[in-house]
Amino acid sequence: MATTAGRPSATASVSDLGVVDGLVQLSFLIQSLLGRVAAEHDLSIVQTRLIGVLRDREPGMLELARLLELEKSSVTGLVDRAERRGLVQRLPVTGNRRAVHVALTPHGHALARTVADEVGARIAALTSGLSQSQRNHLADLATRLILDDAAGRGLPF
Amino acid sequence: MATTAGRPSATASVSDLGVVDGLVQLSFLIQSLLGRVAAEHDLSIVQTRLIGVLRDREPGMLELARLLELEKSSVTGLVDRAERRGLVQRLPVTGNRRAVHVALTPHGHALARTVADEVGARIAALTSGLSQSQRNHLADLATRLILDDAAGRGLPF
DNA sequence: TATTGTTATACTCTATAACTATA
DNA sequence: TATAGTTATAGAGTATAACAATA
Repeated sequence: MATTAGRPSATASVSDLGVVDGLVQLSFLIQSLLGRVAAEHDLSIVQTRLIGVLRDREPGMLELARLLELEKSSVTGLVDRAERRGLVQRLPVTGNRRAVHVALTPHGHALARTVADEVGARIAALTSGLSQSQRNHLADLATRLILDDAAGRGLPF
Repeated sequence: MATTAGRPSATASVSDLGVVDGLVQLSFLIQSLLGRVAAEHDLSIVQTRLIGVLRDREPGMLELARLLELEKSSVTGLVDRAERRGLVQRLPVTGNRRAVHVALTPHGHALARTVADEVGARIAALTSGLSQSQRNHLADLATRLILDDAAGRGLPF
């Protein structure tokens, strides 16, 4: 499809996307998939992301804001609603009475695992037309971009 | 990185993402990039998407709802706010007095082009570490998934 | 004084249900 | 009756600014 000649013609269609449109449209496709899976469990994408990042962390509110790229006041509301639904809990931090740690409840953990499994199945279906080597190559290219982006923004890894 | 052996170890990090996590994280990365570019022009991602789809269409409200995967009442508010900002206009449809067509204003067109250009530049920078052949391969794989998804959901192309 | 987190406020975004007007 | 679109309402999500409590 894309060739080294590369110049898109005036009649270029989705059958010949450049890397820019390809990545943008692919990101909307994946987000739409995430949104549909989340909605089946009455979750928004943001709530899903919240329980996703909490699967292997118990961050404070500021750290959570950094992880989700949100203002700390936005995180207050986000955690409030998740806590009301019994998905997460605020834990006191021994030795620092103004800090809290946010952690998944057992229900939150179970839901996070279920959603992750379903997303995995949907993406497996989406990529079922690719060969194993194409899937590996795609994973490698995605990982490469993620690492390059993190490096470019001075993030640790 | 990813190998045909493939089984992720307990210590798997971002340096060895599978295709599932790779695509999910990449989609958040691209959406974050879109959000930052949009924010520089006081646009949300949804408003950006709205003016994006209107670049080569003048759909009715229902068609627009279908394109954006939103309820028609959501589109009413979306178009209201964009119209208030002078980005789009509702045009009467000759011969059907209950229908409208939504079209970009000249300002909307200019802004859509600017944002698209900036997004293109950012993604070019993001992919600058790849070879031209890797970029082409990535574009091909993305296009393939987009087409497979459209086919799998019975969409036309 | 600096840090951690919440509150107050005002938007945008979204869906459901009911509605208007036209076909 | 069916279709195109809006309105009413309610809630999630977000940011800015001001605040409280603790360090």
